[in-house]
Amino acid sequence: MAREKIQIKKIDNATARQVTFSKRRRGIFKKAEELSVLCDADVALIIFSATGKLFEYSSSSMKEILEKHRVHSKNLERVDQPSVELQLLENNNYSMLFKEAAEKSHLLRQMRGEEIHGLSLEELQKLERSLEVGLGRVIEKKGKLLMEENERLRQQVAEVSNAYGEEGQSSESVNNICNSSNAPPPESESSDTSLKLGLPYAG
Amino acid sequence: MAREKIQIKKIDNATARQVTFSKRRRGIFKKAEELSVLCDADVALIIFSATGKLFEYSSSSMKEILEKHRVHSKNLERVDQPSVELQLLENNNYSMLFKEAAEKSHLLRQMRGEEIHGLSLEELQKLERSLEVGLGRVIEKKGKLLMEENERLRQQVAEVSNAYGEEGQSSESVNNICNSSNAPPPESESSDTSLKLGLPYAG
DNA sequence: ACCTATTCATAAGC
DNA sequence: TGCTTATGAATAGGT
Repeated sequence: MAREKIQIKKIDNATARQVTFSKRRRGIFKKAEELSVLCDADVALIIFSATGKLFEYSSSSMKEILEKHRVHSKNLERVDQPSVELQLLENNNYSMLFKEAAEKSHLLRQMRGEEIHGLSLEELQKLERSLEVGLGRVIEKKGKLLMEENERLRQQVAEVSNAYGEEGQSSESVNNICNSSNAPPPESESSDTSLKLGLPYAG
Repeated sequence: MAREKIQIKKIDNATARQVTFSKRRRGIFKKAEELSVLCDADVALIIFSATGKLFEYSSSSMKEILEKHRVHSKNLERVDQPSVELQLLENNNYSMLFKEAAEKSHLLRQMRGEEIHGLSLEELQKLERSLEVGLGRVIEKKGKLLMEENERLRQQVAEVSNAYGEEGQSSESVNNICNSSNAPPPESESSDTSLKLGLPYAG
């Protein structure tokens, strides 16, 4: 627009391009500002240079304008990839999360045998197998825990015995007793605890 | 910029303001386009008129530019004010719902025996009992279902038998047979199905 | 960064 | 809205 008319195509000379970028950038920012003031408009202008540097102008809060833009464009075209945060917060995800929570509640109740009315035989079979597996693992874990506790107690007994001398009883005999018989631990509350130690529930 | 110089302040006359908005809007869009082409820049321009109407220009994909902008600006300043909607969702319902879903997932995995590492003996005991109860109910339900199915099958056999005449066999004998023996239904898949009919799992 | 000839954008009017 | 046109603004190329 001066001295010579130029073609609107990428400027070859990198230096000239950079100069023009600076000049025109200031120009368009000024235009943006003027438009917003003169016409009471909300304007956001985002410019990335070829080198990736960011320049931005916004007549008010950039964030607000972009949010307003997001809401607007959502009505027109489906928002494709609304950024991680926004994705989480979008209506879709909210209702999906709601459904997910409801579904999990349902599954939990089913595993407690509470909402199994409409289930088919096959579904019941699956549920049963799932419960058996879970129960087996829990029993196995409990068994391990009790065994460890048992081991700890045995060592304690041995230490105590040693501390008080080897008069009436050796630490070896304590070990023997514990290995050959069921020795319910002190904190056992349920009466049937010792009956299912470590067996992965064979049905 | 023509005929007369104007002050950069909001144009009072609404009509004149609208006219200027249209003209300058086209002007700045053209400038944006030229800048992007001449200098190989990525430009996004978002304009909301005073009446709330949206006009936008982007040299490439608006979505991509805004995403790039989001990434850039997040590095500089903390995302401050997550907009009214987002705030509502975040603070109250959304995070609570999220926690709820997470908790239920955890419980579900525990019932599958998958996340029972940190559990105490007492907690394991409760879990085990819960699983036993659930398993018992499921087995009971399965038993009922099979009984009903069997009943239906028996009636079907009786009907078929009646349809083909009472030559060699009476419908009564069919009933007797089914009541006295285990008759696995056709769709039974698991081999141990009939072993646990209706017993609420006595451990 | 400044200069300035030139092109461009646009205010006002229709 | 679109067209016209006088005028102020923006800017290409040079320094």
